[in-house]
Amino acid sequence: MAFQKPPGTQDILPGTTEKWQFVEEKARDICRRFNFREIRTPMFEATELFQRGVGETTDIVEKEMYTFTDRGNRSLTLRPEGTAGVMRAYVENKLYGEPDVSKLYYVGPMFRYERQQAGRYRQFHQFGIEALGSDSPALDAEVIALAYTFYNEVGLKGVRVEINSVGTSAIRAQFRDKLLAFLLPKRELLCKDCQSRMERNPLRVLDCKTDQHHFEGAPSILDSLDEECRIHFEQVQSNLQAMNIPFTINPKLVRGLDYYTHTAFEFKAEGIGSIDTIGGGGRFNGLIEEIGGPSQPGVGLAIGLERTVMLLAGQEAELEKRSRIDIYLVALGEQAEQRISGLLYELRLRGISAERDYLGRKMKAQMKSADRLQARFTAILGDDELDRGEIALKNMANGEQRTVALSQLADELIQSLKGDV
RNA sequence: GCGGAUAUGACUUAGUAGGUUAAAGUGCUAGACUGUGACUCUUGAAACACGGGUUCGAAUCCCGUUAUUCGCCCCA
Repeated sequence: MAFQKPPGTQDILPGTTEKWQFVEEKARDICRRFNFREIRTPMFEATELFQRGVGETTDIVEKEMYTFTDRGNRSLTLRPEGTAGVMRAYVENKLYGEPDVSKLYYVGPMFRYERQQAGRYRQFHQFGIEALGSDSPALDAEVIALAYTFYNEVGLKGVRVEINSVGTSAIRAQFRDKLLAFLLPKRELLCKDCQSRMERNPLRVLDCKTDQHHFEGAPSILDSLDEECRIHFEQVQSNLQAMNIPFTINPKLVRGLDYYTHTAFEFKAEGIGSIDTIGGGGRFNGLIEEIGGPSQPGVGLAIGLERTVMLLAGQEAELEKRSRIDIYLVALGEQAEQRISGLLYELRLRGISAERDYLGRKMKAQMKSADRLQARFTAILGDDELDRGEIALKNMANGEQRTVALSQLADELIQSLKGDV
């Protein structure tokens, strides 16, 4: 009986890893330009950190965590999201003591025990950023701009930006009461899901897909904002406009984690089954205090990398370039094979991607291999060439072949690679 | 947690009242071309997810398991 990977996990194989590398390199490059610096935190943390940070009543904490007890009897949990761990590190390492705003990013796997479907896995990867220590709306906008740039440069088409303000927790509580007052008389009319949502998270009811007409005249959170919240939200918008980032306001946008305040936003795109959110985030001004740190504001977001990779298109040329090799060395006979080892190493030291045959195959099979690897050149070494101290260098694209001195192979190849695009 | 669908060589599929040796394309192997990949022709290897049941006979029908997939909930 062969082993199988656990449900909801995946093997990312050569051919697909190139896409991942492309996406991750883009993420890092954009973070460099925006001056976000990488932070790496543990893959698991104390369970309580997520209970406090993500929120006791969220689905994530209630039914989706991979929680286990270690040999020291500690309750630990595989991180279901990245923010809580980063906040913990920020507090534990006293990064708030530094003079500047902490602008951090991370890339890595997250774990949630959910049923798999298109674009949803139990182990999935997020690219996330957090800007801590300032409540400037310019930073909210910058975080949105960074994600927008990322999607753009990675080549995704039709990504929509939706923003909302969810106010402070006091305003949300007030709004919840107002909303419930509106909903309760209609309770029997609402779908089953909405009825249960009314108890769990009334703000989500407005997002219902089946019975939208019941919600005409429903109160909007935007009308419940106080002066401070409204100004913040307006400034986020004007900052986005200053950067020419297109966005729409969606007053029904609510996010699944408890910690958001003020700005909440999502990035949406079509093409992954019934899922349309490919990234999201918001401001979380109470979170750091909640997990035992100083009162410091923050804003951040997380981008689903599986979903990004799934939507990648139009990057074939770039990706193909990554998987090609420069040269394949064909050796005929034992003597030639030994000579090839030295040559191969020399080429590799000089920055050339080079490969050879390890299965003792005939020339024809070696040539096929070179073709499969999309080698730009092959070099053929047989008895004749060996005797003369030469090697045949062949351009695989046009079939041209010439003989060069063994000692000159690397130089000749580097010259040829320059001319050959 | 709930519901639907699916499972045939490495890959994509055919297999339609249960009935010989399970078919094809791609890929792989070897050859035509004894030192040259791609195109063409030929050769060979390679599969009914697993376990039960019905039947003279099961890839095909039934049940279970596992996995995959899609949707709900929720989320990236």
